[in-house]
Amino acid sequence: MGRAPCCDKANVKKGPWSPEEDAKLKAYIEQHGTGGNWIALPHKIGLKRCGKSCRLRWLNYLRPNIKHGGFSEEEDNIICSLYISIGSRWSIIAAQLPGRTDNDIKNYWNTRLKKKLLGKQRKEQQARRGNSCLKQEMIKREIDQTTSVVPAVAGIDIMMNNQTPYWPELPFVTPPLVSSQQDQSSLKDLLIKLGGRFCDGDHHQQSITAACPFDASLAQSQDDQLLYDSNTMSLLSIASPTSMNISSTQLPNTQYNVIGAAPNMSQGLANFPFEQLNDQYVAYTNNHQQLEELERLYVSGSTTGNSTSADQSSSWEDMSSLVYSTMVSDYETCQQSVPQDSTSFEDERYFGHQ
DNA sequence: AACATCTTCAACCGCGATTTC
DNA sequence: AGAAATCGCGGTTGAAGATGT
Repeated sequence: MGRAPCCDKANVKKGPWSPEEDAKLKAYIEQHGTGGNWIALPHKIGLKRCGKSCRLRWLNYLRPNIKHGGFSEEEDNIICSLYISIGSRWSIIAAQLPGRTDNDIKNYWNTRLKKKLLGKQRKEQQARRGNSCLKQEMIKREIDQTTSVVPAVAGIDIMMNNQTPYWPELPFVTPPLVSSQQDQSSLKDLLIKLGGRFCDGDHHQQSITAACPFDASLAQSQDDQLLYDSNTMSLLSIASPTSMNISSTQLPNTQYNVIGAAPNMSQGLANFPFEQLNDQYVAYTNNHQQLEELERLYVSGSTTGNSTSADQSSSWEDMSSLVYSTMVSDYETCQQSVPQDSTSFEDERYFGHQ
């Protein structure tokens, strides 16, 4: 036995709403509110509609200050970043975009943003076709050829100074494991803090405090923050005196960004040297052992997550590989662009923790 | 102009969570 | 405590419009 239907399907109108129905519903709610009972509402105002349908119509269309279409680049970035970090939690994503509804964002993602992203990836792949090296090996080789400080491949995105990154410059992450109500509310609490805490993308020196955004245990402190960096389009960090603090800094020629971490990674990262530079923390290592450890942490951390649903995991695989290729691509770009005689990586201060 | 195919998005559906009785 | 009612969410559908042939 399934659950009882919420309304009498036979006597309920379906399909597009007429202007008259809209007017009735709008007028009633504006005057009386919803009364806390959507199921009873259509009967009160003489609408032959299901209560759920009324609710949806109000929330997605009639409610004041709703925006439709015309998504800005910044909104694109936010949606994209949040999707990669938290998955298809459209209501949470919508909460970060005033005037947008979860339905709108979901539609926008499914019909445009996703394609835009996949199109980027395809171009990337074509550009790299013919290259026989495995991605990881390629990174390592490049690293081996570099005598300078090695950007911590694990979770650190690299991009050239003054080069506008195409989005998403995002962490290679797995979906958050939100299995319990507590986790969910914790995640929500964190996300709520997102609003208004975006970094100013124009700042050359900007702090991105990063930790694993999905490790709820790291987010217990009241001082924890979530940040979105509109410049790098990377996001979602937790920062508190009790959490591990990692930040980004902009070195001459190259900007290193710590952009989040895979589950269980943050604690591992805490073992790696971070140097405070003004108000920034710079993560670095030129120790191959440490580098391998970072890579191992990163790879294992980002592949051991227990996906909560099969359908979600497949889309996450897509997105993860996408982000991964972006990272590789950025790294390659960086390696090609940085002059060989550049001393920026070799600056003594970046070698302090051998 | 006519038809086929693709894209968009409003609306529906089912299900888990929460609240009420 | 447990069943029923309701809410809220995310996935899916299908009509309508846009675009291609």
